[in-house]
Order: sequence, then structure tokens, then C-alpha cells
Amino acid sequence: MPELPEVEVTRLSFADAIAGAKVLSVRLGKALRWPLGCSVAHLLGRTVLAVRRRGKYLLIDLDQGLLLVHLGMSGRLNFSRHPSAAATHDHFEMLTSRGTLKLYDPRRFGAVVYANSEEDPVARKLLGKLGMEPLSQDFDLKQFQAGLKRRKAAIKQVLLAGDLVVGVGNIYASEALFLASIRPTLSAARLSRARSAKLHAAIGQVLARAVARGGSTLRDFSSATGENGHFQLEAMVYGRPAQPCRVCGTAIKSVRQGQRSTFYCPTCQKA
DNA sequence: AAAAGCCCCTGGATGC
DNA sequence: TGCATCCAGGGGCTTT
Repeated sequence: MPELPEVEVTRLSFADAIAGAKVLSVRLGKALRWPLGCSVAHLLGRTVLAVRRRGKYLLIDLDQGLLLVHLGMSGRLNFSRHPSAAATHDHFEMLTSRGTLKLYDPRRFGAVVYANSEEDPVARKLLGKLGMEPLSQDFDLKQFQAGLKRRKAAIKQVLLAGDLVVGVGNIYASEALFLASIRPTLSAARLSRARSAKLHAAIGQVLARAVARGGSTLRDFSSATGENGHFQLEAMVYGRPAQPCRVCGTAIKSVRQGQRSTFYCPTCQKA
């Protein structure tokens, strides 16, 4: 479900409200992708300092250690003073002095992992190979171009891989490539300087726009306060196979790349 | 080093 | 109505 915009929207929706909260109790449901990595007792009495984001991970800083939260494909966080009773797929529930944080995740590809610090091997394994943050100053054009030059794989898959730039998932990869008029199947290394610069800009543009629109709610995404996103209404190609391109009217094509669907306009994205 | 495939898991949509 | 099949916002791990 969640790409950078959905994760960031989630973060923004509860970061201030949970800051300063004391952890009162923690309940675990069925196993998520990885074990929590510490005892529940270790979390009790901790204070939540802040909530940050790195790629598609949320980092919940505690006065001692931090929790790495990933939403996987179907995860949603909810933070509420008066939470409803635990639902079938609530697999992590943390009661605090400011409210209850729940991770609802039917497919259980998500995770909540404790680490002593970001330098902890547990954290390094998950965060260590992540690429540049596309919405920060750190998203350097030269580095982006140099990274593309050494990859012969299809540009769409290089974007998804996350080791060059983070946070771009299946929706926004297709959307950014449309904005930049680049065919998703083109080898990354074959992009000209001008076109990779255009893509660099398009990535920042589409992600920022999606955050502003509250993310994309395709079936069930909502922020930690239950708000739906609206970016899906302005998607140019994602999820629109055989429908007319909003620019030129050509039927949008759908292809398979690395067992994921890719959408593009064969006219606007000639190569 | 980079690329391609394989999984993990549940549920909704579609087709017979 | 029932059942089989396919598909879904991710990404770590293993194999080429």
C-alpha cells in the first residue's frame, strides 16, 4: 500500500500528538514480517520523543532506543485517544499516555522492530542500503545521474529498487516516468543527461504533490487519524489500463516488470 | 556488483 | 452460491 507519500502523511498525522507520550502497555497479535526484537517489558515506561521517516520506514524515537515501523503492502497505523476494540488484523498495539497506536496489517508484510540506535546492526540491516531522500536537499542530481549510468536494468525497476532513491513505489514510479516522458522499460544507463535531470525533477514533483493530496487511497489507505488520500484521482497512468491518456488520448498500456504492473502512455513516453 | 526470481500473507474481484 | 485463479501501495534473500 504505502509509498513515501502515504508513509509521510501517516507520520504527519500523529507525530505531534504522540510526542512526549509514555508507553503504558504493548500488545502483540500475530507475527509480522520480523519479531519485535525486544521484550514488551523493555518498552514500558519509555517516552516517545519524535517520529521521523527514512524511505518507507517510520522511526519512532524513544528516550532509549527506537522503533522501526514498516507498513509493508497492507499496513495502516491508527493513533487515537479512544481507540476501538482490537480488530482481527491489529498486530501491534501500544497504549500510551496520549493515545493508542495500532498497526493494522492483514497481509503482515509490515513490521515493528526495536533497535538500540540507528547504528545498531538491526537498524543498519534495514536502513543501511537505502538511497537518497527524494524530498530533501540530499537528493543530488549529479549523484542520481551517476547512479543511473551504472545500471543497465529498466529505469522503472531501478527506481523501485530503492538503493539509489528511496520511497518511489509502484504508483509513483509510473507517474514520475510519465511526467518525465520516459518509457519505463528503457535501460537506466541509456538516459541522456537532460532526460535524467527531468526525471529527477519529476520524482520530487510527484511525491510532493502526493503528500499534499494526502497520499493515494486505492482501496484502503488512510492516515493515522483516518483521513483518506486523494492523489489517485489525478493519477495520469497508474491503474488506468486501456483508458485514454489524459494528455493525448492514446490508450494507456500495462506491462509486467519484475512481477509488478507498470503503466505508461506509448505516445507520450516513446522511449 | 548487478539483475532476476522467489517468497512471505490475506482478501477482493473475476470467471466458470 | 461455490470454487479456482489472479492480482494487490514491498522488499529481503537467494541464485545466476
